[in-house]
Amino acid sequence: MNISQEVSSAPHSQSMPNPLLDALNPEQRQAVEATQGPVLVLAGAGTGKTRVLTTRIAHILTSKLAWPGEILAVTFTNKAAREMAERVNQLSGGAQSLWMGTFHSIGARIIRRHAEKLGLTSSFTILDADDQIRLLKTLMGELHIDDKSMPPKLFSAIIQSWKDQGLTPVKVTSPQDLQQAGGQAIRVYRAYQERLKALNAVDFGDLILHMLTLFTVHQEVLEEYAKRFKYILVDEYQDTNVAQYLWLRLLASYHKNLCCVGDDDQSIYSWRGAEVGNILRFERDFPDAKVIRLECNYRSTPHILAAAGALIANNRGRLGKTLWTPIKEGDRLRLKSVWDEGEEARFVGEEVEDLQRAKINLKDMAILVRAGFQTRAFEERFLTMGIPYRVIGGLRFYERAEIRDAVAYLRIIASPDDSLAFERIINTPKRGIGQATMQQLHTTARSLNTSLYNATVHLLKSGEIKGKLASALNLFIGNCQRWRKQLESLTLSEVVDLVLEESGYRQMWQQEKTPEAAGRLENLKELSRAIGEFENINAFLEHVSLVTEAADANGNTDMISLMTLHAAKGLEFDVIFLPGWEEGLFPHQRALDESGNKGLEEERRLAYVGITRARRRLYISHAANRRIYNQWQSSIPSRFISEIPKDNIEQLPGGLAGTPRPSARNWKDEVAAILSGSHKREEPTLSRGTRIFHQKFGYGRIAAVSGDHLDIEFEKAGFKKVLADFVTLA
DNA sequence: GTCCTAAATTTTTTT
DNA sequence: AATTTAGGAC
Repeated sequence: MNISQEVSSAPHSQSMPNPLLDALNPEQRQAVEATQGPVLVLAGAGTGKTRVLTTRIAHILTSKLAWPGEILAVTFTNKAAREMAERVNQLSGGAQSLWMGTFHSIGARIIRRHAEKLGLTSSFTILDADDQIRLLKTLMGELHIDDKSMPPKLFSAIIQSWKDQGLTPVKVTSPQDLQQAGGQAIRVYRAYQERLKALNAVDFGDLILHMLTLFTVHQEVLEEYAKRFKYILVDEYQDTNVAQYLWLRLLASYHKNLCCVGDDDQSIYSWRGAEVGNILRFERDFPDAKVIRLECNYRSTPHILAAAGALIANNRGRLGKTLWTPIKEGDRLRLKSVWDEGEEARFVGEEVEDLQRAKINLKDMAILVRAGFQTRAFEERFLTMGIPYRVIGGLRFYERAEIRDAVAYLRIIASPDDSLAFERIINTPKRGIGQATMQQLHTTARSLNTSLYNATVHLLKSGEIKGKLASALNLFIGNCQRWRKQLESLTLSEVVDLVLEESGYRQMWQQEKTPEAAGRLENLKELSRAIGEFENINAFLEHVSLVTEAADANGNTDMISLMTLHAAKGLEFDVIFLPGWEEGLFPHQRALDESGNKGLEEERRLAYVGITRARRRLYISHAANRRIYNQWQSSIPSRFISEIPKDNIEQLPGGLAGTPRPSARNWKDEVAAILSGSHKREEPTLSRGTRIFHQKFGYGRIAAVSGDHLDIEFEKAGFKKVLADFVTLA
């Protein structure tokens, strides 16, 4: 069916006023009405992509092209999914029965339905990063791999990237891959996947990978879903990885009504396996695909848009878009040069107060940083000034130790065979179960091919565990059984309170007299409150593993937001502050070191995302000195600043006007040294960027300084850590 | 097995 | 600086 047929069969869409479609510009409307066949919408920042997606869904529903249950809408964050559901509901209602969510939550849903086909049961658990590392560590021990030279994190990263590419262990065949980590990676991967199955667990990557396996091995399952989903919509398409792409292609193979919305200039997740190439591939894999460009930006002022456009023009290999805006006027960008991060925070704080006096709400302002640690200076400043703020994505509620412990108790109650949960809390609080006992439990569990819980029961019955140890374990097992029974008669909140009390967990923190113990007890209280909102324990556990953001507990919504640039994608604010535009931090040194020009271009896209978040006003600042690992380092302004045309930017007075003083390094340390009377003339020349010579490694440049330790990028030998004593100036 | 101290490590971005 | 890990004493 093409558009003209559809229009004639649905006369409302053109001849009569249609409030749904009339609010759109011609390109947006085209994207909404092209319901049949593959469509790629290249939507620049602020061009109304969410609006297109939601209107498209509403349009499909109101034209009765499909029932809600026949539409699949995939997003990248739960937040985006929630927002979309809300807006679809406003437009047409019935959004609750849509298949709408992140790739991962939809994966969990589908895999639970067909768990037995994958060798799992429907109550499988989803591992988080912590569980994953612990499991890998155990496996590495069993495989006799030294975790000093090859940390578990390395294997975690390699396995993750294989999963992102849709590679199960048998599909890892390329010579480079087989040689990863000296050939150990594939061994670990095989063992890891086997153990996951034995534990009835999956990790994040598996949520996609298992779906692929399910669809390719079980044709009838694929058929069921491919036929069901008449319309598939994908948000942030530029950030899909190969596995997700393959999955989408399978799902769309029957109806072929796949609509992907993305912006190659906003691809910022290549480190997570995202392939910008998926956009280019789209036109190749779907030769009849309609490509629609949205280039009219309704969000930002001309100066902001011009700055963003000029910056991103430095990237090669773009599909190319030119954004324009009907907005006529607006301020130029404001550039502030400051001495250090403290001054940067003071400056932002003062501007925020000025803006408040100008009647701009805090909730319309945001500070976007490159790396999480940068928020600290602002938090401290805002606390002293009394400016309410919220850190988005910072320390996550469900990642705190006390919450993870409490959740582990719930996991053991919900499914006793969850050995990872068992291991986490069997000795928390202390019950006298140490390494030796754990070893015994593990051995028994494996020889009986069962879980740690069952192994414990077995050893208690057979009398192989006696005395103090036996009574402690007996008490624990008995408690678990009782708690499980109480799930039937008590509410979830009551069970949580009971478990925390009777296990002695709460008491453990009460006895601890550190200042943070009180906060932890608060968090536990919050947990028992939050769990009350769930139907059953499994629904709650799913929420814990897939939903990363904590709900806004208090009613105060007028707060300034602090977050990383990555977390800001898809959001917009009247006023944006972009601090820390310094070489080494932004673009981040590690991105440059590890991915060279590709890394630089991704950093530039990140800058582009940051700039285009702003509706009306944008501040960029850079500090001449920054403390990293508690070491003062001097830095020069980011190259990205010079890529913004002078006409669009205004240098604010004060600070250093962009010329850092070379001698700035360690000035605070020196002052401290003078005051303490132990000042020695320091070697002033060993700072970042200095060219040096080393007896063994040859010539190189200093990448970072931490005390006597230097990180040096050698011309021949690559990156090495060496002591300052061993290098001389080149 | 547990507790204490020393040493290593951290901070790029996350579903 | 702050937090996690390793090693050793008890």
